[in-house]
Amino acid sequence: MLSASHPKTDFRPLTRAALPRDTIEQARFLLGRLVVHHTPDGMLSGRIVETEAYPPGDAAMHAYRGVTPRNRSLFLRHGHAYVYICYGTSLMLNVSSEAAGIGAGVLIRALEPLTGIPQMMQARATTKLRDLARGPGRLAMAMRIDKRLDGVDLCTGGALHLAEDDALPPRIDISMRIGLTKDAHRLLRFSVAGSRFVSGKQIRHGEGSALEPPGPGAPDPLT
DNA sequence: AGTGCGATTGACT
DNA sequence: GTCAATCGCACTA
Repeated sequence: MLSASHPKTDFRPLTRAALPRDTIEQARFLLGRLVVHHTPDGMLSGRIVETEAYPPGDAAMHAYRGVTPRNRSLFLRHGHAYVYICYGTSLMLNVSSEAAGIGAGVLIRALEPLTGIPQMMQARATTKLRDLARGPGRLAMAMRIDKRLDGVDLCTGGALHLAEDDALPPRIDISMRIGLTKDAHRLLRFSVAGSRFVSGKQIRHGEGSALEPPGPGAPDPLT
């Protein structure tokens, strides 16, 4: 019989045609979709519940000052992985989000674990389900994502890929991106309303709406 | 070749 | 709530 907690074993990979070629659209689109990683230890997967958009021209975006060895994956056609190390210890998973040659990406910040939960608990050295992939560094550790996956195509059914999900669309909360020192005021963080697997402090219910997305030039409420 | 700084996390008061 | 570990990389000289 079916239930909400019934573990899925068969996913429909996300095609590039279905993935928006626009950073902010993609950040919203990915909420509720899945990250799937086939490893020698089994299939690890989780539902995306939190993203951040780093669009072209954003001073906080890693490709802001052009191509470097680290950020080159951001310039790949939308749907490729950009994996980098932050603060010397934490790996971050991004999805490139614009046409080839345009640097931009969506940071995947948190997952609701679906399959491979015991393996995730082992990798994260905790049994707390809520903390397995709540935060970008934790997410990468739980999903066994490493720098070798930098630059891989997430839309061609490789070991690491994105997938569709049936439970769509979620209600979306909107807030400021976390941890930035540049362009921190922009409302480019998106999360599934009510999810317990979202990182950071919970924002007040009703502050964001899927019906009223803030454009890149949305008025800044803090200045 | 040297320097400064993070898209974080976990430990601690 | 506060705070420091940690190191790859971009930038300067």
